[in-house]
Amino acid sequence: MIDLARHLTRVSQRHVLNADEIAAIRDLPDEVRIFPPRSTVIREGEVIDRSTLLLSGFMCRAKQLPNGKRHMAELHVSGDFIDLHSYTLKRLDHDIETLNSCQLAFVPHHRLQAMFEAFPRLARIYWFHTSLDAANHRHWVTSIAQAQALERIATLFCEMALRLEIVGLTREGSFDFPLTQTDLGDCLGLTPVHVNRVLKTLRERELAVFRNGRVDILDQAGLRDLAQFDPAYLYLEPEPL
Amino acid sequence: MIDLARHLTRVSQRHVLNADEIAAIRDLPDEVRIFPPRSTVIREGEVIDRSTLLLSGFMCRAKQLPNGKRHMAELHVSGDFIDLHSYTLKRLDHDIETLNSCQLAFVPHHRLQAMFEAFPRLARIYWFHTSLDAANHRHWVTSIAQAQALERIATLFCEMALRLEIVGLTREGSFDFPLTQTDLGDCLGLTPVHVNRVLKTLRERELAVFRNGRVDILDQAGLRDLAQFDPAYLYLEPEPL
DNA sequence: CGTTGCCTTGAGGTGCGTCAAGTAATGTGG
DNA sequence: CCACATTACTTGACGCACCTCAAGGCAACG
Repeated sequence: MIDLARHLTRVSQRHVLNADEIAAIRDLPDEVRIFPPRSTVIREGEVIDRSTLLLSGFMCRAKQLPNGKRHMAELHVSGDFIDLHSYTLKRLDHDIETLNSCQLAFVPHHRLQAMFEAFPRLARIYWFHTSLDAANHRHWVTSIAQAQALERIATLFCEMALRLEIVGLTREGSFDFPLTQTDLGDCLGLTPVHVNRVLKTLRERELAVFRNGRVDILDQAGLRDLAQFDPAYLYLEPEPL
Repeated sequence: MIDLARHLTRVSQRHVLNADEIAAIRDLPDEVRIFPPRSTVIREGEVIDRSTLLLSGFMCRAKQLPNGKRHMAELHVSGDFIDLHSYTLKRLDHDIETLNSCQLAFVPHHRLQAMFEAFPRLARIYWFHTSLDAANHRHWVTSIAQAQALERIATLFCEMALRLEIVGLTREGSFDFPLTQTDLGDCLGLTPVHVNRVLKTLRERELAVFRNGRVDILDQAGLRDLAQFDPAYLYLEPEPL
């Protein structure tokens, strides 16, 4: 039995699902595979006919730039449908990579289509989830354009803590976060050197510690205050109406 | 008769529509209104039950920041469905504002839902269009994180020229672009002062001139080269398969 | 004809990048 | 068990892209 518990928890955060819908979702995957750390699961541009559900591990959407630089447009945690947008886009504008060892479930697009026709409400629900991506991107483009490094890193820690808490992957403000300082820089548009200095500041202010692929939030209120963190862009509240 | 020609042109760029689908789309709007320049059509956070089609004019999605700064996450041109994502998100994480005088058509969400049930393919097609938003955001978060000001402004001019050409709003590399230099800065994460200097450079290099709410591209090849412009993120090709 | 909005330019400051060197932890093979 | 890579982290010195502050120009407008 494929363990979709985290995915279902995540979806249920906003939309209450009935038994038939849950059964339909459980039937989606046709294959489960483990990928090693730092592997590229999907390459930019290739036309694909299935989407990928992240059962466990951390992944990212990475853009490779012509000048050799690299940018991570989004991070993904257990339970995320990491490339549902390939259902409509057919090809991706970015790579999909693992950060640590990841368990992935693959869902053929034709099964999605069949499910959406049988359960039109699920189509709206999954459409919502791709809209969430866009909302997340909007948040980050704004943050990177307008906020400075300290605030950005603090914001990222706040966001990840919240997202991981939903799927039960935090403990007392601490969570695994298998990134290097270079990765953090690639997420936030900073050099590893500067990331290092900012992390030192966060440590000295006793707000958060990032070490050995793990984040310990020491002062959540202080960190949120520094980040001016408002989780509205994550749309965690139940659907209105 | 409401003029959806530009919208239909835009949709047809990727998906060929049949007569029934076109008729269904034409039936969507229940109201058309003109909004003056610099007006806020939708405010962040309000729960809404209709979406907005931009018939003519320029609009933007603007985020107001707690510190008084402002960021435009996306620009919209004639023919764009500017807040289709409110169909799934119910509230927006940003304001929707006009830049110049705009003609808008409003589409109640219940009509969208009825159309999507009658024409499931149209659901996928419009889902695609919200996925496009996300792809656009990914492009810009990467650009702002990794590229410098000159390159970013050049990229924006390239993107707008392409998007406006599709709906017939360019003439020989020139197009209306009713933004101030401050607006450009709000799009790209730059101060008006620096935008001004970069525009001067573009002028001096005889690549592009931005003046009086109008862009004249003098050397498209040179501008694209400077911007390292690759339009893949706009998904302008016809749908694969 | 003063006000207002936008553009322009200069002078000086700063957040972050670049370059460079060194440390620590882990792994590899002889 | 020890040389030697390799990878990630750390810190210092210095430079640059962009910001801030400030002043002035110009056109539109009541």
